[in-house]
Amino acid sequence: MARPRQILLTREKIVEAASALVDAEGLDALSTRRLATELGVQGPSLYNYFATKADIIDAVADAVIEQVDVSAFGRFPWAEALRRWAQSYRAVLSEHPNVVPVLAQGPGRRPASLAMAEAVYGALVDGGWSYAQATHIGALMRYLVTGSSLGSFALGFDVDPSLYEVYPHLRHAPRLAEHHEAVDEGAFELGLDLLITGLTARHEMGTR
Amino acid sequence: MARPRQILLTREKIVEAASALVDAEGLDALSTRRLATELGVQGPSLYNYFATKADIIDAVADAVIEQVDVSAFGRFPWAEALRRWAQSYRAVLSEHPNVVPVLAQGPGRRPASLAMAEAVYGALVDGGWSYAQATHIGALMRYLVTGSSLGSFALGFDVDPSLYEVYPHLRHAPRLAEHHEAVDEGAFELGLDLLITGLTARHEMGTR
DNA sequence: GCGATAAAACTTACACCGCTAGTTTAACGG
DNA sequence: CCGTTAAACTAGCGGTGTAAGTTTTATCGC
Repeated sequence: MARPRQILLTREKIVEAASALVDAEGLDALSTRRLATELGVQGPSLYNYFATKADIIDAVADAVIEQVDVSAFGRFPWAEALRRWAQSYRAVLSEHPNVVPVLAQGPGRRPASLAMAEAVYGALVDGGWSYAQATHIGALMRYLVTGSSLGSFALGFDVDPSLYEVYPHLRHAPRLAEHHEAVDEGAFELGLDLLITGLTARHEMGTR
Repeated sequence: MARPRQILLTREKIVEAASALVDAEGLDALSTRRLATELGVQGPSLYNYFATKADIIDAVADAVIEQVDVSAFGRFPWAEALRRWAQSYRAVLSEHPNVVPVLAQGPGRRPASLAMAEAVYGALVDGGWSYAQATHIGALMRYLVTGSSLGSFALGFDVDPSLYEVYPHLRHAPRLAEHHEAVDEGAFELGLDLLITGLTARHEMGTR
């Protein structure tokens, strides 16, 4: 086969298949050959649509960010909007935990990331924060959301029971996988509450 | 050569060389062959000391955590100790940004991580927090420290200037690399302040 | 309608990867 | 002194990302 009558690939199809593969089997399962097979194609054909594998992963990550709901920034005061945005942000990331490591690292140069940043900074500046402060607040939210979505706590805290003798407090650490997810969620809720409460207080005090 | 008169490798030497390599050239530069070359040895020889490459990386990560100063937990009230610990934690991670992705993901099953967790949970519980709350607070601190140490903001926010027309607020985002580091540091300081202030208030209110 | 051009798949191949297996040789314990 | 253990080796497997060149089809200007 060469130059089939019906085109087999599009960027969209590739991103879709890559997302499904990463969601189902993790980032490590995403190889160009494997992805191509999934699409009924040979490995190098992907390079007609993406320059590198990293570009494919970037596109997958951007597709995730696209799902985050930023509409609250138009409809609510900055604090409430921030809360709703963060909650949507985390909800989306939690549905694609295998993509979170990518989002936690690369700076978002892609369209969806830029659009999200624009919405956040815009709303905060409109709300009376300086650009510098808006940047800090946005970064903080990213730490909180990505950190609690990495699922690193959920990856298990299975410890050799003999260690409880030398580390007595760890005996009380949550052990079941379900509990670990609850830890990440609880920490996120606590952090979100503390941050927004604190920011609101500072905002009112005019210590800005 | 086979079974040299003088032993060439130890676990310590391997971890040391691996750390140096990762610090200098990043995680991707760490291959078993490359690391072995650096040690004047052939690739597979490493497997006499570590079962897998992942184990080597784990050891590198643990060596980083080992440097975090947890001594404040014995010497200060929980809030002040938490602040000092977080600052040391971040200072150490910032010196080894290429290792942070590893620390952000895997749960710390290794000795130094366990010891650190034990110190944190112990101090918080002694300070009057429940185990559940201590877990949340510890997780929160981890999000803050790892997030702000990833250097993802510092990786550059170089944006096509034409995009400033469609994303006007981004024009004001910091652009120089030095500024990006300052963003991460500023966000960390702000977050730490907000979290500890908020936690102290809750602690005093007895809403625990 | 036809020839040139561009495009979308292909095959082949390179350099590198983590890791296994089996081999050599030096050091150590009885 | 001899057998065992251990620390290096070499060879090689199956996999990776991707570059290069090939084939075939569709598209467009004349």
